[in-house]
Amino acid sequence: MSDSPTPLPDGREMQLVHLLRAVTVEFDLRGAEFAAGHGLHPTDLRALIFLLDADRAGTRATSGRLGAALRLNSAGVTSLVDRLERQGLVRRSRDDRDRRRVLLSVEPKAVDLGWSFFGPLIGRLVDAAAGFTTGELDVVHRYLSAALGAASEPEPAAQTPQGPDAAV
Amino acid sequence: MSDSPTPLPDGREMQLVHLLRAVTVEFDLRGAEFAAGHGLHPTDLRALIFLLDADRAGTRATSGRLGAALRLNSAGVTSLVDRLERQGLVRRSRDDRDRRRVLLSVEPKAVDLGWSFFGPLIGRLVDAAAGFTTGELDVVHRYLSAALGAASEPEPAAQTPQGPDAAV
DNA sequence: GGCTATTATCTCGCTCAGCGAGAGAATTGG
DNA sequence: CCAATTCTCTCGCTGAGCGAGATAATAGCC
Repeated sequence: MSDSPTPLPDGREMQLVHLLRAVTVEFDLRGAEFAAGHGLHPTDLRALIFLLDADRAGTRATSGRLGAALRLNSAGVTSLVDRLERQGLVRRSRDDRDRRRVLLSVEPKAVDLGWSFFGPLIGRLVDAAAGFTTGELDVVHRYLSAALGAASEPEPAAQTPQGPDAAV
Repeated sequence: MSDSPTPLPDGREMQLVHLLRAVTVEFDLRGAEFAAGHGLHPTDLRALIFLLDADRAGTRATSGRLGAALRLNSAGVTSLVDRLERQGLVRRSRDDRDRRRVLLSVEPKAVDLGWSFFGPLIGRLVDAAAGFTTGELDVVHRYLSAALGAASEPEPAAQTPQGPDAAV
C-alpha cells in the first residue's frame, strides 16, 4: 500500500489540510523557540498554557487534570510542577474540600510570560484577519470548527487506554 | 502587566486565534498518540513527516537538513536516524557527489506508516470541507495562508541563532 | 601539487524529562 | 469503622538530546 489508497484529488481540500499542518508546525516551532529562550521545556510551556486557560476560565486546576491534559503520568507531573514552582510560575496548595488534591494557581509572573508569548503572535494574527469581512471570518470560523471536530475524533480501533477525562 | 495591555476585543479574530491553537493542540495530540502506539517518539514522527515530504517533493534529504528542520544538533540527529534505521523506516547512503553528506531515503514501510497516520485524518478533514462551496474554501485558504505568514514571522528582538535555512 | 579553512557527520560522556512501581494520605461507600 | 478507591509523591531507571571534540571529505589559496 505504498500509494494513495483512495486517489484523493490534490484539490482545495488537500491544500487546506497541508496548510493546517503547516500552521501547526509553525505554532510548535514558535512555542519551542520561546520556551528555549526562557529556560523552559516545551512541556513546561504547554502546562503553563493549560494553567492560564484554566485560570481565565475560573476552573481550579489540579495536578491530576494537568497530567491528563498533557498525557503525563503522576511522576512526570510532580517533576513538572516542581520545575514550574522552582521558577516561581505556579504555586501548589492543598484543596480544603478534598485534601488529597493539590490545587495549582498561576503566579503573576506566569501571566506576564504568557502574554509575552501570545501577545505578539495574537497581534500579528489579528492583523492578518484585518483584510477579511466579518462574513468571511465567519466562514473561516465554521471551517476551523469543523476541522477541529474532525481532528478530535479518535481513531476507530486505536488505543484509548487513558483515564476518563483528558483532552486539553 | 497582569492584564491585557491592549484591551483586545474578544471578537471573531480572537476566536479564530483560539481555534487555531486548539487545532494545533489536537494535531499534536493525535501525533503523540499515533507515535506512542507504534513505538515511536513524537520527534521520530516529525522526522518521518519531514522525510516523506522531501520524498514526495523529490528533494534529497540529508542528516543536516533534518536536524535544521527539527532543531536538533548533530548528535541528536545521529541517534534519531539510528533509531529510524533500526526500525527499518529509513536508509542511510553516502552522497556520491559530496561524500561527506549522508542521504536519507524512506523505506516503503515509512510510506505505509505515514499513510496509516494521515490517511484517516485527511479523510475526515476532507469530509469536513464537504459542506463548503469552493468560494468559501478559497476564503479559508486565503485566511490560513495569512495566518501561516503571521505565525512564521520571527519575534522582533528574539533569538534566531540558528543556521541559514531550517523551517519544515 | 600540497595546505589550510570549512562543512558534514559521528562518538563519547553527561544531564534531565518522563516512566513504572509502589508508598502514603485522604476520601467514599458499605 | 474498615475496605476500596483516589490523588499525589518518592525512588530508581531508561533514553532523548546536548556540548565537546574527533574524523573525513571538500573547497579555496598560493
